[in-house]
Amino acid sequence: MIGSVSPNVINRMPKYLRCLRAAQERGEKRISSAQIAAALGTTASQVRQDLTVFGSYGSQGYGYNIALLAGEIERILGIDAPHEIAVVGVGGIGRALLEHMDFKRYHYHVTAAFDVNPALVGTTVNGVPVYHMQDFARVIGENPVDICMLTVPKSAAMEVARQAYACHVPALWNFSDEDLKLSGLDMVVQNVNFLDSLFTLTYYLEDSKITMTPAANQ
Amino acid sequence: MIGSVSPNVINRMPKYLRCLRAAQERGEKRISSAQIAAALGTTASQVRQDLTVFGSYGSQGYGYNIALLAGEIERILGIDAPHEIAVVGVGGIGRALLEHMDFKRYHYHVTAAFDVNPALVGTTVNGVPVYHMQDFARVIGENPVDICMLTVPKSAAMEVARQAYACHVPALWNFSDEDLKLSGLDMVVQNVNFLDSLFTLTYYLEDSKITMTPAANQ
DNA sequence: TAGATTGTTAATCGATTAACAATC
DNA sequence: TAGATTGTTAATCGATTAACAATC
Repeated sequence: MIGSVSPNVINRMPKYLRCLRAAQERGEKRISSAQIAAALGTTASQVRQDLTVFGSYGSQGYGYNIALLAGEIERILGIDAPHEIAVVGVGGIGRALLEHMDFKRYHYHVTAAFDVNPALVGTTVNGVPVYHMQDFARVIGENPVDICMLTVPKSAAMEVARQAYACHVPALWNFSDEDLKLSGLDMVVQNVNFLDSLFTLTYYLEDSKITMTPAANQ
Repeated sequence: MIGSVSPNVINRMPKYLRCLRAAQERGEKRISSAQIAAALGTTASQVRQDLTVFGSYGSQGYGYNIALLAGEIERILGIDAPHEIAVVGVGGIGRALLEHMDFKRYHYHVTAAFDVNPALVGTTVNGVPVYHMQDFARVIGENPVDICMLTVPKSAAMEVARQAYACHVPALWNFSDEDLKLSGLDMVVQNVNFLDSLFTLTYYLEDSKITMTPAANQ
């Protein structure tokens, strides 16, 4: 059953969850697959197909109980359980994410940060102590983490990934400019690449300039 | 021909480009679809299919000239031409991206930044002047931009998007926690959501714990 | 009960992979 | 020339959409 669920389905689950939490904040109690689909810009069929991969959470004639379904999706994603995170690289992006993401709300606990800059070592960022990268194995050995967030330059990414693997960190959240493949290793990786996203946006921008001529306008 | 190229193909183009630039930095001159596929973890067939959507850039028996193909992909994506960017929200993520992304290398020029915090207005970040959000229409009116980068809280995202639309900004690069749909408007949007990416990583992490039992290990 | 909406099966559509003639 | 590798067509595979019986 390894990798049995389509990545497309997995990628949509957080979007469903956000849609449900937003509806909940508006005070709503129930929602239909058609309503979810309208909010996400997809079809009711797809919403139901996606959910039935994991189980039956709705009722005919009623739809879905929002709180119940949201809880189920959190359980499916595994975000109902606590996770420990270590951050490697406390430069711009690492620091910004440390300071601005509401990790605690989703049971993520950032236990340690690492950098090679001596000026940062010994400080804390948003309550998280910054260690020197030299101490990575020791600190992680004493306090294992589930996820290592990589916010280091491209040149350092692969070496840090190797160290994380050696320390049995099972997951990498990689913000460096180089996609990490790690084929064969039993380590999961999520690559986040800002430039890729800017480039695809630019494609659609230029594409819209061409297709959105006054006559071709929809 | 609107939206005629599959988003999957578009999303892979920047990855091909990075692969080519990396090969170029290693001093290589030619590359085959099989080599690109190996680097990206896909198939040679897919690489060739993707490229032939846009044209014929290779030669039988030879493969692809790296410099030539990289140039073609940059042209396809539209990143060979200059683009102007405005940043709205100079908090953590906005500031971090402003300070750390090498926009200039790909002909992006950040002309203005905006915030509602009076303490930031009048300062510069990495050479970019910070204006008050009140002056958005005037500043953008005087110096139009192609892309508006949204690094504001969820609560402000939709309102800023509306203002950008009113000022004829054709593209939004949205880092706020709320996906923007803007269906109907002739505006292109790229949503970047860190939490979504962390959640899917968590799914695969938990999935690997289950499937990677000693016996099931590959 | 009547209306609504699910879960699920079948039909369609699109994307990936395989195969191979063309040709550098 | 012989070997390699493209561009492209055909085959396969998977994902989305449509349809509908089940039932709340």
